[in-house]
Amino acid sequence: MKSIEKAVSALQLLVDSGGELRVGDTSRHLKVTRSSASRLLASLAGGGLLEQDPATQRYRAGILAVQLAASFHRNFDLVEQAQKEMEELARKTEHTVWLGVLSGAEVVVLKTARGSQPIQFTVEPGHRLPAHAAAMGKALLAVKSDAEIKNLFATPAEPATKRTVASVDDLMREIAMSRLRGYSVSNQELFEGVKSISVAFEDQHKGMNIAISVSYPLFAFESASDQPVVDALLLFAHDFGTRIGDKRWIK
Amino acid sequence: MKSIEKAVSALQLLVDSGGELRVGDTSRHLKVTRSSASRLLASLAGGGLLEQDPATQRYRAGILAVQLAASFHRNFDLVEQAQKEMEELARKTEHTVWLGVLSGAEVVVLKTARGSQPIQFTVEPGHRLPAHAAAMGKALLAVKSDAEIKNLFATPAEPATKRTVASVDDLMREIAMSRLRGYSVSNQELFEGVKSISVAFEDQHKGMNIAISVSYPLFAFESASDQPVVDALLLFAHDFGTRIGDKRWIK
DNA sequence: AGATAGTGTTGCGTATTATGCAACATGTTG
DNA sequence: CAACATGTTGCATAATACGCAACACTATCT
Repeated sequence: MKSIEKAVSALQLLVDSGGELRVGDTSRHLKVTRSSASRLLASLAGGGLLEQDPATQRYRAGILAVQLAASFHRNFDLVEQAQKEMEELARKTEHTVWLGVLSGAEVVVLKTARGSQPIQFTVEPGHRLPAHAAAMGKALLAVKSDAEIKNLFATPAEPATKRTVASVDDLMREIAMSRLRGYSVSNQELFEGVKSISVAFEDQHKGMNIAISVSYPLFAFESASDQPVVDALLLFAHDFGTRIGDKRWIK
Repeated sequence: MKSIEKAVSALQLLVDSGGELRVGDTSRHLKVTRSSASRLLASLAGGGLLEQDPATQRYRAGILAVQLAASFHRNFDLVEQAQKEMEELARKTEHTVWLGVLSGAEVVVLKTARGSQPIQFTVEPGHRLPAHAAAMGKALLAVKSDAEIKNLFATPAEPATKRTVASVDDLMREIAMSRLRGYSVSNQELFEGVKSISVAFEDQHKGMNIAISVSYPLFAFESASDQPVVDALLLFAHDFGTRIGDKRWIK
């Protein structure tokens, strides 16, 4: 179904380009003529999935997209259920807590809960981060088989900082370590000065995985250890995992 | 672009059927064979716009839908700006305040702010309501021309309660009255015992309209008047309308 | 167990349709 | 005002989406 794959690819491009799409860019990205891109976007807009700004002629997401996302959250109750406990965890650790899922080789943010620290790492729902550099990404990858991971990173991703894992082998070692520990770590691999730890959960009923991550600026612990944050996250994982019936967390 | 229109139609069906889609239902709705429907949905899922439940084989909204919706809200800054003031209005009136847009002959809920009353009207983002029966619908329709409205309701919609406007002429009269008042009213036209009032705002730059509505159970005012709520809404409209540069509210 | 019916997913030939090419319309820039 | 960039249509052709089967699988009967 080629034309639909192109349409979805255009939607992906819309997300990548920050929410606005021009016919010309779309045509270049899809390698079709402007006429085809124009008709493609017009069709998507006709059904309300996109809408065209009358002033700039650019295309944006439409109301149908909002409704689709609403039905996603309605079904995906893990996300809703996690909400309250995330806020509790953010209060306890004083740092930013966020929830996401894996989409290809990237992590997509679905929910956030802000801590009380004056300076904190911020992410917003809808943001995407490279999985190999984020603690959450490693936690979610650790659920998958080695073969699947190697397949995902067949084309090497570019490092975000100096500390980002450079090779697939390094990534595999990191993930193996995450499996042993039960949680994964990203020490300034995505942003300088920011450390994150994360745990993943499995919804065997729906066959989906989510992860929770706590992120904090390193200088918050220059003198002390961050062990209290790790402990709080592990307690959270035990409670939440038990409640949703995730075997790996029931002890 | 027939096949894309079909795809969008399938997505619309997904929203209408509460978030889950089966191949068979899709094929009936689109009047194609199951094979075509199967390939269609598989293509949408391939790009992440949908995803297939491995247990039931049914299709649900995917992560890309969430990202699209996030970009929608990011662009549509009116929605973001209204958020805080809606909460203030909900606190002041003690009733449910919600924000929505017009989509065809329906109203789509985008944001809600709950009041403090123990019993209150509840709507959730993503929900859709018939425009002709909701105060918000009338407020949004009042911005349009009579010709557009008549065109939208060429095929008469079915009434939700005994008090719902029965004919297009009645609706036009109601809308004319809304234009005079500056706000619109739905007195048990959508739900028995629930009254709503609403005001619309125009974003001339983006060419989109939003509306804010306050909804409350009638018995909350069985002895007294609901004038305080109307006044609070009008004050809100003046403040917010002035701030976003809506000519109709600058006095 | 076996039979029956319902479901979702492939292979294949044909008919539908999506595409590129052009021309046109409409801003935008120098 | 020319020159350019961008988005939208008409038309002939090449691409592909479609229906028809057949198959795999599950659930529900007798």
